[in-house]
Amino acid sequence: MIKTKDISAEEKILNAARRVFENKGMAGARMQEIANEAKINKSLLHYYYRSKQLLFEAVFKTAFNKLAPQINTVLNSDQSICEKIKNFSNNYTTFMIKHPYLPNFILQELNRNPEFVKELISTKTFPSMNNFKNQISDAVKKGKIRPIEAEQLFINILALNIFPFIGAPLIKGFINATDKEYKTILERRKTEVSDFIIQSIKLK
Amino acid sequence: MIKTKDISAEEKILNAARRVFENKGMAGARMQEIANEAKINKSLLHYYYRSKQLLFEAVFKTAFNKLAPQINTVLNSDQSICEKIKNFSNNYTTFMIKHPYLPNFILQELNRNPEFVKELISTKTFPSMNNFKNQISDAVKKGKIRPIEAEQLFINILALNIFPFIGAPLIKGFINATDKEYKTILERRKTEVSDFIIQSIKLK
DNA sequence: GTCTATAGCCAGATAGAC
DNA sequence: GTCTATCTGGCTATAGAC
Repeated sequence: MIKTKDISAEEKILNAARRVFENKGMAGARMQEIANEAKINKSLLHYYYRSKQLLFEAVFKTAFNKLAPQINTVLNSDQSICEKIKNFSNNYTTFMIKHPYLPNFILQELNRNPEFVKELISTKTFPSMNNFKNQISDAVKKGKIRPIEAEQLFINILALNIFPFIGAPLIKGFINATDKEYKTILERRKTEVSDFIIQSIKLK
Repeated sequence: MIKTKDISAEEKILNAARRVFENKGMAGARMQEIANEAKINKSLLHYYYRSKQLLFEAVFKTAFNKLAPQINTVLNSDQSICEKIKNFSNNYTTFMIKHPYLPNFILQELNRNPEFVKELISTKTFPSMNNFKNQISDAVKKGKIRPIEAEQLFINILALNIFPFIGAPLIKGFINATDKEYKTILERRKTEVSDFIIQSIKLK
């Protein structure tokens, strides 16, 4: 029998840990800061999660599992190319405006520890590129879109959607935008990104 | 009078520090590891750079000053839009294939410490968006390209060029590419990226 | 389950010989 | 300028009372 208070404590920790790890990364985060953020005693972190490493992994996997399914939809759903691009761009940007540190956190830790990807891929049923590849080459053959490699298109879709969040500080500096102005720019990207891609791949 | 050996030691440290900081970040890097990498005694790091923080800043500014001028060219040179896109994409990708950890390092640290951007901007003569904005709105008015906001186009150019390096581990996982295959994909992006952008903004 | 106190370690920084 | 030895503080983790 699990008491409600236990669940609450565990969730408080996980949420606090998420906020701190997203900001500071694994190496920069401090267990004391997570405890403060969760408003609980530091030793409870160890009681519930044993070690910083395990707490981190719990946070990381949760974060990754929010990101990956959206990408999988692009690769493996039975939507048309156009629908995929529109839906993904809209959904992803909407989601990321609410969680702007997520992409940076995930990519940061994947870069530090690239072997981690394999682990994540092996646990989940990770779809191959095959469906998407066939869909693109079919569309090219049938003259629906201009010739383009599926991999390059896939990278472009990810880049245009994800980069505005990872690169926010840099972009803000260059275009000299306030946080509020940048937010507006991001809002417009919900449709801007898919327009940009579709304009590029459609036949003239 | 500076001995050649002094210069060599300082440079050895700076290069070693760059490699370690790029991989581990400020928080994850260890002075001992930098010393090992430079094959010098740990206390010499402090002799030359006083503290980890100062050594880090030296590395960071050097890195940023390699990245920023290329972006400035997009904003402020007198090339045509098309030339800018082609040159930047080609030059940037060529450069980054040689320094693949640079973008991740810079964006990581900017996200950890966003105020740092202002400092960097104030030291350098940072061009405003004005030139680029005028160039784009002129081209739109004259019917040379389809209507698009300069800020959105600028973000798209950066995203398509920079993301493939930051997101490499993630992309490799999804498209199931080996390091060698991914390198080939990146090579093709030297021209693929500019084609993609130009196809999108040109009039039908 | 929750707290205090502390063990044990490790990293940045410095003192001081050479 | 370069080395060894060491100080100092901070961090993860645990022991143990309640």
